[in-house]
Amino acid sequence: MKKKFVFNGIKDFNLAHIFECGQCFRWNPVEDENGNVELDEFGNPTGAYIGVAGAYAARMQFQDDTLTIEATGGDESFWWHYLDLDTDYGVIKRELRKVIPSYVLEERGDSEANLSLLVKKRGSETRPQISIRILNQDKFETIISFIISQNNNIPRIKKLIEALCERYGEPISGSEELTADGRMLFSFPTIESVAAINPSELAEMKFGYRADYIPAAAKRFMEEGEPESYEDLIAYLGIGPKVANCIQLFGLHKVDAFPIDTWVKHIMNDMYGFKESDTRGMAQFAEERFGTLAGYAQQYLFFYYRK
DNA sequence: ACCCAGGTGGCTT
DNA sequence: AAGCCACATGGG
Repeated sequence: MKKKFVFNGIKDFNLAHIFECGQCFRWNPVEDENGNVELDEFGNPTGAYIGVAGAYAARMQFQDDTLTIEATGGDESFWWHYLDLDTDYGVIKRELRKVIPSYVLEERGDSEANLSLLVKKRGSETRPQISIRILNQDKFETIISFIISQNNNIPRIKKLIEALCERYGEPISGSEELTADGRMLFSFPTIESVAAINPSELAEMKFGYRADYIPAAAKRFMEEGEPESYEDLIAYLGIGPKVANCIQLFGLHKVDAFPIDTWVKHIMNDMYGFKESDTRGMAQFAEERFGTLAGYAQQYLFFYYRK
């Protein structure tokens, strides 16, 4: 039942960076018996992560350029693609270093988190590079997840998504062997099962005013077929410019998409002096300055500023 | 009590 | 096109 994959010689890879840059909501560091997680000097979990991608659960560990995956399913190419291991992020970072300050691409500690970018003077010390990767996630899961994300915070988004999966998804057989406490993990519910949900159930589950949007989005996805373009996405109730860009970047792997959320507004104000209401100006700036790499740039900036 | 979180829809200028 | 504001919920 349980499969094991080992990938050697993996560069530009860090589980904490990948799973905690806001692109996904179902991966968490594995806790010890006391519920603690070991952190490195920069405040990032150093050990294994456990979570779900599509219908498969997995536990991953990365050490000395070797990635080890224990999974309930999928094959080598599934996980390779999910983690975007075909892409050379060294090249991307080399290009981005020309257009964003180099310290954004470097590790830093939590104690530095809330300093203004304008007053920050990093000096010439060298630090490990941030090693984000843009995952190749399921489109439907990404749509529903980012509809839930609106005007919400990441811990609560994660809770709501887990509740949705536990109630409407399927238990993943073998996942109980991966969790520390024998707990089952659940697949993300299918399009059909989300379409069949009564919004009042979601309201009872504290989804708030998003409750109506979720089954409606699944129905639309079924009836109209998979959305491809920005215009397709923004036509959904509950999907505006920001969520549409997140879905393009994280669910369709359109890596020039540049989602502008509250954090990016803070960054663009702090770093480049944009008014926080001037999302149009920010988008144009990102397109001109970051071009085809705008999505990567956004992720590095988001990770840098939010940490 | 108030403000914020990976915002959007709808209504008014 | 741009500017308001309500929208559920929970944490600080």
